[in-house]
Amino acid sequence: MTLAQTIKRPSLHEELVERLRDLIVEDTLKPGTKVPEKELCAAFGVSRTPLREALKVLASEGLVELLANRGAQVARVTRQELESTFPVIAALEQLAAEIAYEKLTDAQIARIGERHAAMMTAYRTGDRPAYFAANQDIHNLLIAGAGNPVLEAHHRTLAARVRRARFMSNLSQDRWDQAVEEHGQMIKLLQARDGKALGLLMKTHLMNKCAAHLEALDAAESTGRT
Amino acid sequence: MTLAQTIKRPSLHEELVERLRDLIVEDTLKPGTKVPEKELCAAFGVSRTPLREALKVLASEGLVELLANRGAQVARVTRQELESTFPVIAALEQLAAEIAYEKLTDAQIARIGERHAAMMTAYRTGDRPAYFAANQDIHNLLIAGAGNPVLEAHHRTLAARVRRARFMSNLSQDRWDQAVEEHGQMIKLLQARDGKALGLLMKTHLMNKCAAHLEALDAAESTGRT
DNA sequence: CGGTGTAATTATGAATTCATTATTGAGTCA
DNA sequence: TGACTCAATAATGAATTCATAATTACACCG
Repeated sequence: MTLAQTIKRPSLHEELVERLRDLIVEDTLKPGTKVPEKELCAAFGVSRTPLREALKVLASEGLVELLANRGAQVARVTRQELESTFPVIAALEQLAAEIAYEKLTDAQIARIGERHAAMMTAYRTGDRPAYFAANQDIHNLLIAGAGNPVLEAHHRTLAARVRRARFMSNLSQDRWDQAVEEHGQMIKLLQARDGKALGLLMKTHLMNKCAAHLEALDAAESTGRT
Repeated sequence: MTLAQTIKRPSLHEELVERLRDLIVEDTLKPGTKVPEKELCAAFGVSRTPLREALKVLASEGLVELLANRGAQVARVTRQELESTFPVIAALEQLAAEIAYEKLTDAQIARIGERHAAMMTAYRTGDRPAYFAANQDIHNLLIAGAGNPVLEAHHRTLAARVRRARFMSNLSQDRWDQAVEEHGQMIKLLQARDGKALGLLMKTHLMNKCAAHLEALDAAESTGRT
């Protein structure tokens, strides 16, 4: 079974789901804007059928909204959405911690430590993109460590929805410091393999991250940005 | 804002997603069987385009599998899938309990009590379909009580995937008794509004349900059923 | 001018068509 | 008889076409 993997040539629509998801998560397609079917078809060199199939899937993931007879638009990042999504992500990461802590190999923990070190470097040099990337890697490695594909899939979907928020909310220094502090704890608990405590930490860490985003969102709104 | 709701006329593909999901969850379309596009098109009186769009969405939900150039087949209910899915559902229901316990109105708790009574009646008379229906209502009411649309959506998707298992696994009397006992506790904790304990109970209840399904699955397999 | 109503244009939702890939089945040969 | 080849058939994936709903442009009226 490990020998012969089924060859996977992704279908057009799967490919498009990936590409479009990236465009949305990376903020190239801006929240609230309409998705121009025709242009995207031209850009990707495909017909409307697979593109529209991809939009249906993205809609089911909550990344786009389908308006009757008016096509698709990129879903906005609303306060309400963040408030609904973060608790669910928190619950999933708590679960992941509780499953993963005893399954992780030393090598996997070391790998997480590596990304943590990279994150700390980015923190000290103020390199936010690098910080976010390393941060995301750490969370994903923990999730992957649980070895639960369903958990992983749902986490990925939810994470994609909120990841876009980082383009709207400019994290305050205090919140950043707090997050880094929590990540330090995380590494300690991971090395101590204290799954219960790690789970609780993940949960509060995520909820703090949520609060930080909401604060930043409020700040952005009060200064006139929509 | 409460006055003018946007009129919602579901598009063909949305309608089809619902209908097909029901057919799969209600075991009309059997796990492992191929989905005959042509016949379904004829049955629903639609063309292949919206039907195929619906299949893409169902695939992203994990209810069908898309085989390259060989269409879609209804996803099988595997041991591995149950083992992966139940912990996630358990985590979501735990979260729901922790959120809902203080938000639920007395009327909502009464409504849950009603369904609990109906479930107990079905239990005593041995009416399994009625039992399952009431049981499902109770869990859904709790989830709805949390008032978190993201939680609700993900729970619905996951619940659909495992609900099909009840057609394969014939619950043992012991397990049934145990589930009923836990549901009794549930009502007590709900009325006491003890969110923390209720959350933990939901989690263990779901994990027990998982164990019961796995047992039944093993029993079914050992007697020759695939 | 500003607002309303209507025609022209455009974009969407769905059906249909086309090309390609699987599947079936008859026929051949060992 | 049974395995294999290859043509015939059917089904899929994607492009195209068609009907309809929404948007825009513009004339008309106040």
